[in-house]
Amino acid sequence: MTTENYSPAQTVEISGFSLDTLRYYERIGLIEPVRRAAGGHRRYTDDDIGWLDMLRCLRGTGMPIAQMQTFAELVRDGDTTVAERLALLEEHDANVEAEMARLIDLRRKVQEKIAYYRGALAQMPVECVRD
Amino acid sequence: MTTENYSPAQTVEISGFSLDTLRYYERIGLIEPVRRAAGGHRRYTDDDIGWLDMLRCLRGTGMPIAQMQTFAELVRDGDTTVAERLALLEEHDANVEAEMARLIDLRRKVQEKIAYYRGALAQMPVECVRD
DNA sequence: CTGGAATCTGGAGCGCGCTCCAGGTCAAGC
DNA sequence: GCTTGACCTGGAGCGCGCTCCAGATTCCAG
Repeated sequence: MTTENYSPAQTVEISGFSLDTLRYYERIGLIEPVRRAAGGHRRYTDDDIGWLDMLRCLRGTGMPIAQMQTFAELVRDGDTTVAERLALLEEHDANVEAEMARLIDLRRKVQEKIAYYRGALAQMPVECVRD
Repeated sequence: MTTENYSPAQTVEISGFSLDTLRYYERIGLIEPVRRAAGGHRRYTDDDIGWLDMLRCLRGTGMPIAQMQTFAELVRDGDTTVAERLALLEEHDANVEAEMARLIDLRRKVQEKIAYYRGALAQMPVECVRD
C-alpha cells in the first residue's frame, strides 16, 4: 500500500480545519505547497495529514500562528534544527501548563460564586425560585 | 470605616485591567456608570472593585463579552434573576471544564511529540546537538 | 500661580485568525 | 455534451476585544 491522496473535502473532514483555513495555512507557509492533481486541484498526502494534526495540537493549545510559522520553518530546515524545535515545544508546553494553572485558579473562584448563588437561592422565597 | 474610593490609576493597579479597558467596559455596560468626583474624574468604590474582580474571573476563563453583558444585566435586574445567573454561571463552568479537558488532551499529544524529539536528539551525532 | 501629570470624551485604528466573495476552471454522472 | 458540484485564485471583509489618539480639562506639588 502506497501513500494515500486526499481531496480538499476529505482533508477538511479528517483534519477538522476548514477549507479556507487549509488554504490560508498554505499561503502563509504553515504547510508546504500541497501537491496538485493534473487539473490543479490539491491532493493532500498522509504526510500532510500528519502535519495538519501537529498543527491542530499546537493551535488547539493556543500557540500563536507566528510561532507555528517559526516551527514550520525549523522543520523545513531539516535535522539540524531538532534541538531548537524541542526547545520551542518545551517552552510552549510550559505555557500551556501555566495557562491551565490560571484556568484552574480562576475556575475555583467562579465555583465559589456558584456556591454562593446556590446558598442565596435556597434562602429565597418560593416565588423567586419558580420560573 | 466607610467605603473607600479609588482613582482610575489605583483601579488599574488593583483590578489588572487597563485604563482603556475600564472605560470600555463602562461604555458597553459591563460596569455601572462609575461615581464621579467634583471635576468629573472617576472614583471607583469597593463595590466596583468587587465587581471588577468578578469580571476578571469570567473574562479570564474565556467568557465572551456578550455573555458577560447578559450577566451584568441580570445583576442589574435584581434578586429575581438569581436563578438565571446561577444557570449562566453553571453553564460557563461546564464550558471551562470542557476547555480544560480539551487542553489536557492536546497537551498530552504535544508532550508525546516532545518525547519523540528527545529520543531523536539522543540518537543524533554530536555535531547536530551542539549549539 | 504655574507646570506637569492624571484624567476626560468621542471616535478611529489595530492585531489576530480566519472567512467570505467574485469570477473562473475542472471533474463526473446522465 | 451538459449540468452540477467541487475546487481554483487573489483579495477584501469581519468579529472580537481591546488600544490608541487628539484635544480639552482637572488636579496637585512646588
